[in-house]
Amino acid sequence: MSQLHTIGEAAADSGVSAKMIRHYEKIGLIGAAERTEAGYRLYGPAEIHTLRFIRRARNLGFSVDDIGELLGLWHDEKRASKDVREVAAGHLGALRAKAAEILSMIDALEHLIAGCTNDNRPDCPILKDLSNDANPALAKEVGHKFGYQRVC
Amino acid sequence: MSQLHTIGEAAADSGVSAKMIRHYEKIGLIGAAERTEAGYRLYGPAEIHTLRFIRRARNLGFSVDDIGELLGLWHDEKRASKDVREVAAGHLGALRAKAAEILSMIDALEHLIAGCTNDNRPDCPILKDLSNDANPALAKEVGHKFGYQRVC
DNA sequence: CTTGACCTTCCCATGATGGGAAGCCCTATC
DNA sequence: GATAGGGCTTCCCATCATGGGAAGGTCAAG
Repeated sequence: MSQLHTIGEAAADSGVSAKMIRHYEKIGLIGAAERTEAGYRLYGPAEIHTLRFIRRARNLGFSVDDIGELLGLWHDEKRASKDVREVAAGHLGALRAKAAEILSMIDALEHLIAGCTNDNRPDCPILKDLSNDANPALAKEVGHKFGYQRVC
Repeated sequence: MSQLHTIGEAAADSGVSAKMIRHYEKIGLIGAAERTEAGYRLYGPAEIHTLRFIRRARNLGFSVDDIGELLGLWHDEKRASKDVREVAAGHLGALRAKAAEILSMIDALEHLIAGCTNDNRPDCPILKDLSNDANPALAKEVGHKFGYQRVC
């Protein structure tokens, strides 16, 4: 009848689990939901819209803190688009840093694996690299010099 | 005199924090250290070598579980190099998946930011995208169709 | 009226790491 | 010898987003 939904329906409609909806309420990301007399939470279209917003932002990797800011800007008619851009750009920078870190791990690991004989012999350049005191595999504090042993 | 070091020295020598050395001992990644009569942990060259091994593997992004396996293979003279390769390859696959995920977030976010006027007007395509029910920003469950609005 | 599916709250776990408190130990200095 | 400091010990808590599960209340269909 009414457009009010229980938490399970809101979860299915928004893609945010019921568990997380309650969690977002507890940490104050979203306001406390209306309740039935029995204490069941109720969600209207606006709340579900907000939940979808949150899910999309999470899909883009925004932290809950960032999303709180984005929600504030979303509801602020006088917001400046550059304020939103700033949040997004900050997150983009973090994503790029993370990607660079992972890509350099991938690069290092590919080199190590390429040197592996992949057979039953015990000789293994991967372990050699990891145990070699002279060779700081991807050591962050040394910078990336990439002096990989190609033992086998 | 002896080549035994306290946990602080071992930490400085290995690049693993004292906190984490104790943690690794507690979870069984490394054996319990010798102790002085006063209860201070003592580390010899072999232990510090192991700690360096652990740090290098962590720098490559291996999980502590993976490192436990690698340590076992490292100490196993009869290991097959393909066993090591398998652990490394599994981790490499996980890294590649993570990288792909982050890169697709970066891609999506770059598109959104590129559409932003970056001024004081309230119109903002980033928020529009996040709030648009018809546009599942980077929605994992829909696959990546990338139908970004270029509103401003 | 029972059954099963839903809801509630509360606690615990993840993984790797750090912060901090309370208290013991050791060494150097006065 | 007493004291100051820095390092060591253990223990608990926090992060961050998420889920599992228990114990118990609610509701609709049979």
